[in-house]
Amino acid sequence: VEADLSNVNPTAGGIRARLRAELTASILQTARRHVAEHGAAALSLRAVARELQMSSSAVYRYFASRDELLTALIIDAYNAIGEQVEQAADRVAPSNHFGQFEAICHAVRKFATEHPHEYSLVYGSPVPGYEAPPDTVGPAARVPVVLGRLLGSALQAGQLAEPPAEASPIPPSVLSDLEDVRDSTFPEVGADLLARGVLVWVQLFGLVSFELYGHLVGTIDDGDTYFAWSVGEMARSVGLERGGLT
Amino acid sequence: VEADLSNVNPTAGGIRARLRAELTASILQTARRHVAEHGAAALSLRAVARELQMSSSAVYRYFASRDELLTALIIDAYNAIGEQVEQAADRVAPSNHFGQFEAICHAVRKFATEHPHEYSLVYGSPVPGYEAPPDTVGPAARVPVVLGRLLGSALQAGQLAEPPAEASPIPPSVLSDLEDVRDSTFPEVGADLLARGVLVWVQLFGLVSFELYGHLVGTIDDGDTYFAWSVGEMARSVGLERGGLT
DNA sequence: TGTACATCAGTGAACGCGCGTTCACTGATGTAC
DNA sequence: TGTACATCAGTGAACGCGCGTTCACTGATGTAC
Repeated sequence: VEADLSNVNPTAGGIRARLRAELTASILQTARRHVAEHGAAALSLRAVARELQMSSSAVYRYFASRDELLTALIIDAYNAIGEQVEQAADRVAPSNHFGQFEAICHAVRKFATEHPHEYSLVYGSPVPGYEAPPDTVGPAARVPVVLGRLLGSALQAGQLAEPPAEASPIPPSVLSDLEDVRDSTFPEVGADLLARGVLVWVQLFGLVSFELYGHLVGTIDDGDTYFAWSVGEMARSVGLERGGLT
Repeated sequence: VEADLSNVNPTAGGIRARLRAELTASILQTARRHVAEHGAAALSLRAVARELQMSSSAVYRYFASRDELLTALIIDAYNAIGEQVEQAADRVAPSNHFGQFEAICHAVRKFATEHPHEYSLVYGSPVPGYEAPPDTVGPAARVPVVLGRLLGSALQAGQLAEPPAEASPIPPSVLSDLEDVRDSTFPEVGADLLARGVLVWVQLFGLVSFELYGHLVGTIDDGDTYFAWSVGEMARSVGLERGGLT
């Protein structure tokens, strides 16, 4: 029986690789906590190393630089918020499109209030001197993808109201940009719907950020209620009605 | 004639006071440029002092701390953006409410693209450890005040469409929050209109920030056109129509 | 199965840097009589 | 008008701190024959 141990998990490449993966995870976890507590600007390789009782130079065996560690945390944060949003949407019946939309919006706001620094890491002003590498785009897209798919599914179910007659037509260059997005990711929706969807997506994060950063202090005290009402208005602006179309 | 010089500008309190005011302005101006070039997080008292060829300790005769200097810059930035917006609105005929709204929105976006760090200083994620003092609220309110007054003037001119019948009623607690704002600042509008106005205000800054921080890269390439179209939709959502009501 | 070698993890010291803030001080400018 | 004193601006040194990154190194773990 013992002889088999050498063969356990051969893809992992032995205990060295396993230890390496574990320490990498520990570093990430500690760094994540530091960001959560003090913000991304205050993230220090040395502080993380100190807490893990290793020398600061040892961290360089795992991350080539502070920026690389930051990138990993950014991807992490995008995935965390994406996961919350996906799970929130999944908890609502697929036929209840309005309810799914509400769940998505509230999940974003909940994440932001519970993890303000991680939210800021990805939706706040960029860390000076830091350039986001392309590996972040996939995780970053999770929330808008959920929103887009929701629109597609509501559309196919005939649960999406037409835009009002007074709505301005979408300019051709915008339509052409969005047709590319449609073709690659949302085959079932029209580019004109996407234009309105982007506006709602932006509005959602705009509202969450504005509230989080204190710009509504003195204007709206009951943020919960205002947000809930806003979500209804946002839904309406893309054609989703509470209780569905009749 | 020369004897009169001692009496020039007596309110200024003599040349000492004048020199003091000048140096204070120089420090602010240099600090502002540093923020514009490297961002608020990188603002350093020592660097500012170095550039002005004075010792770092001398700066403390003018600003009690780095935070106090930052606060002055924040107030500055709010005033700069407020002034741009007010002037842009003033350049449009008062009767052209839709045009004024457009001018306001484009002025905000223009400021953000031309002064990204100063925009971030006030609308980005807060500098860690910094708490905004109450002197910032006045300057910060300039843009929303312009928007609110515009709504009031459009309303009085009968140029504001009613909200659509499907719009959700505004919850009482939100109405009560906004009635306070109305009473203090916008006597001519209703709290329900303000609720919609806040949403547009948030949407405007949300869109500008999202674009500035790169979240629309890969989705919307023609940002100018998308923004212009969005402005029209935002206007419509508060009841403003291009060319006015007929 | 044992041995020689290569790879890897981790250390500790160092480099070079910059920061905010304080403090005792020198000289110059203003003020009161 | 002149003098004594108070106020103020500015200096330079110092305190105490932390940072990212590099480098030569030791020892342990893996690998090939």
